Amino acid sequence: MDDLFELFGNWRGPAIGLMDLDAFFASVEQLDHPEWRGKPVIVGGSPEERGVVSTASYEARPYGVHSAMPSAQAKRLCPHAIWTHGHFDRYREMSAQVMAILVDETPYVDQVSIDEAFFDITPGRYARENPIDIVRRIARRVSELGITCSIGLGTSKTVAKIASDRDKPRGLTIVPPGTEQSFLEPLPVRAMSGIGASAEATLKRMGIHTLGQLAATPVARLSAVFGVNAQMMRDRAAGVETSAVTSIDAPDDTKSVSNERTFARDLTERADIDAALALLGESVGRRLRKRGLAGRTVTVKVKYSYGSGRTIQRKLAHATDDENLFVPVARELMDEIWSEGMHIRLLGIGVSDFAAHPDVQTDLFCEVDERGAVASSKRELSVAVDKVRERFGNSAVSFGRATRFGDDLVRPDKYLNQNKPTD
DNA sequence: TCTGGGGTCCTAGGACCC
DNA sequence: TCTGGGGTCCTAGGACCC
Repeated sequence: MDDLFELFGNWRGPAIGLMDLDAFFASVEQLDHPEWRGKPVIVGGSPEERGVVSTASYEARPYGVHSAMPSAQAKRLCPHAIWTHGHFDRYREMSAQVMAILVDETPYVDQVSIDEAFFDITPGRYARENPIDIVRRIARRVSELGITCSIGLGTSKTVAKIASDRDKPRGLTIVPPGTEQSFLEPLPVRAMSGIGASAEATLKRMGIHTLGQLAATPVARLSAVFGVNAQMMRDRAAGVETSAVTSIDAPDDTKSVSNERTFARDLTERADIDAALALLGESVGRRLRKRGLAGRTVTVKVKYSYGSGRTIQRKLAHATDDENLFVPVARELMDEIWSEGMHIRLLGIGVSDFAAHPDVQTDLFCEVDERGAVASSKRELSVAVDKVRERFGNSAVSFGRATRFGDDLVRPDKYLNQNKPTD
């Protein structure tokens, strides 16, 4: 690693990292239960209740146990494992501590899940320090919390993400600038996020097996597989993507809140179904209110015992966060997809299509000199920032939250992030 | 003793309006 | 009398992620 430092002490181009916490849920359990350390621990649903494995500790993995595996199967493979349903508030708390470390190193942190985040440590964008020094320090600071992480570092999100997977746990994989292509070329297409089983099968039929082949395929051919994202997917495979890491301080851009449950025994009685809808709805309502969200669309999801499923949704006249209003709608929707004699394995209820109070809206705001742009989502904001930069050059860009009262935009007193000019 | 529980995004068809 | 097409909204379904 010291050789790397010598060689790449002068990092060229973007420096994007992806930090992934190792066996996160299981590691937190082992931290909180010292007697579980060194033993196979499985966080997930119980084998008797159609559960699946959420996370298996590294001690359980040699038995073949892994995430998303049916718990019954995991139980067969590793009968002596310690099981727990998990403590999600605790995981969220630990996650927040980890994210705070990242934000302390750079404001450009894009949390993608409870245990993963991209961060941009391009020299000069925020700090000027060598990126390799920074990722080493991040790994050390995370380990001081009692859990560990793996980090990938490269010049794009795609490269960083794949690199982070190379060496786990406690890995640090660096793909130096200029070596992206040789790193990506031989990898199977499935290695890139966004390509799942379905796209993989289609690509295989087209004779495309590796990222190198994907990068060499005309966009027009790829459109059949990726639709509007064909160009972007090709760029990612070629290691030339330009997708930026935005700030962790972007407002909550949650699009939906839902709750679903698979029942240990199928529901067959309408009264049980209505009771389940009420319970699921109550939790959705509580979470909506906690986050200050109100939605206009109610969705009901079912899976029948014979495997197939349906979703049905309805738009309301007004946004609501009150289960007393949206659960009755869910019951009406149930009437359309359930009739006497049907066995229901899974039931879900969701609220989406959020609307703010019409007169008070919190928006993202970005500004270059005196000229600003407003956006209602992170995605929109990054487009807006790019447009502003295109017009005015890469001068001082700041962004944060602004609140709109009717037509008046009230800008924040203090911007959350400052990107000072680097030239 | 097969397959959870959160989410995001895209597509496609029909209704409706101009 | 016959025949548009574009745009937007709504809905259902599916791929994909961790």
